[in-house]
Amino acid sequence: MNAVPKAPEPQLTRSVEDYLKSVFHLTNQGGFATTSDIAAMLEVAPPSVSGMMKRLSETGLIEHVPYRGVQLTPQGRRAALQMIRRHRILESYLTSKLNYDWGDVHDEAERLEHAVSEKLIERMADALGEPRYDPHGAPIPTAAGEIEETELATLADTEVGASVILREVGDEHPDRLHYLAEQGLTPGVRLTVVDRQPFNGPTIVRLNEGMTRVVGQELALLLLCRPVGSDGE
Amino acid sequence: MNAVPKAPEPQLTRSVEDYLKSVFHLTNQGGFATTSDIAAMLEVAPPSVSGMMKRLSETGLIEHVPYRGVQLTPQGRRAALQMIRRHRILESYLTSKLNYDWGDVHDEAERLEHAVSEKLIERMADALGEPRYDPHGAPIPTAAGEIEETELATLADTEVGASVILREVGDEHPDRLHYLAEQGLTPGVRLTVVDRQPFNGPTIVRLNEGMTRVVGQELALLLLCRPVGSDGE
DNA sequence: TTTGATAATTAGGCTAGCCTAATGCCCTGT
DNA sequence: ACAGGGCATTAGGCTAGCCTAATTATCAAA
Repeated sequence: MNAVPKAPEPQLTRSVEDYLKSVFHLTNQGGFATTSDIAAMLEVAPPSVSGMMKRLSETGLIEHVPYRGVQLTPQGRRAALQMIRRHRILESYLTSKLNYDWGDVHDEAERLEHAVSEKLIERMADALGEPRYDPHGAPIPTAAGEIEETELATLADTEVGASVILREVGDEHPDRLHYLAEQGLTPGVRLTVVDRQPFNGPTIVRLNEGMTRVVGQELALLLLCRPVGSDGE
Repeated sequence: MNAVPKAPEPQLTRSVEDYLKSVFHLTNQGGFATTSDIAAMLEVAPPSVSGMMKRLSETGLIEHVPYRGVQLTPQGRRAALQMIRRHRILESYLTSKLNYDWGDVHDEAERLEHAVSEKLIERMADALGEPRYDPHGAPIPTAAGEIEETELATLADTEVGASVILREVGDEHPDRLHYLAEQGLTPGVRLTVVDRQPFNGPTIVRLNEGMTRVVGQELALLLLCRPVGSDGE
């Protein structure tokens, strides 16, 4: 008689949401997320991960291959992308509307993403004009659960002489982000690689405006770039 | 050598925050909050309350008189007022800036209040111009932890013939709030009590604009009013 | 003053998540 | 082919919060 009211969608705990996000990020390049990588990312002990993986595969959110690792099921992926959308919309909203610094949004979003309703996220997205990238340049999944996948190279992998656009900063540590902003290294900026020191030494780049920056290996690995001319948005 | 770094202020759990808020609301008229009132308000079983009261008095947030009830210590009161400030600022922000209906803000704020930082609340308060009342007319505690205490009478207690200003709606149920808004019964409106039916019957009021409303006892108890002329803000 | 209703507490158990210690699996290097 | 190292898992324990059932305190009414 009655239409079946969709799937119940079981209402996840904060902890489960965090595990799913971790698995998503760790499997983004394909393959399995390992117990110890998840443990490191969430700062818990490995047995906690084993235990949670067991529960999550029982509820069908992940596929667990013992001693190999885990992958998200379609359902788990949907949940993870929803959390990532929440996180990135929140970051965008905080920077645009409440004057947050891009280094400070991550922690706030990390707590809020577990508490906001779908409705609130969509209101925020709407108020922002449905942004496609967060303040760090990361793509925001759509409400339907699609996410743009682009191949980006790190600045550390960019060859000397190449010109690139800095598209995304793959880091969330306030200190590093503050430093990068001071240096003018924010998404959208155009960079030309002038030189690189040997033995994983720093990369020397020239910005748009002609200024020069010396970027150490550690930071250069966080700066994700696209060659100039391979079309931007 | 080093200055003592203030009190550690122990970082409360969600649950503790909820208990403190309940105790605050239940002791607002003075006196003790009883175990069963707290249990009813939080929808938990009484023994859960007894257990929590024990923990809270050990951490110095409440004063527990066995078989009598509890009261907040100054520290507990501070924490409770902080939560209430968060809640009411959130409600205000959601209605003003994100187009939320006043009936829908409560549930959203109830979840967010446990996740927001002090900083975010102050940014929101600032963006709103430091509002003094939330969308239901309830006073917002200051960041310093002061709250306005005003004597308000319910509409049900207002005598026939009196003119009053509706100051606050003491309810958070979406349905009732939606209904009241439809009827034009929102904070700030001026009402004249035209008549009241006997035996706790409805109160008949005339609004500003001359329209008449019949308000049942249950709702009339939620409408908190101040006599006209006893100065408003 | 005793009694009984009502409310509060204690006793005892459960789950989710975390931990450490002990054990088990897998794979690489000899 | 197998020995070890390293990672994963199991075993067992802890805490916060919740529950129900059993017990105890309080207070008002007979």
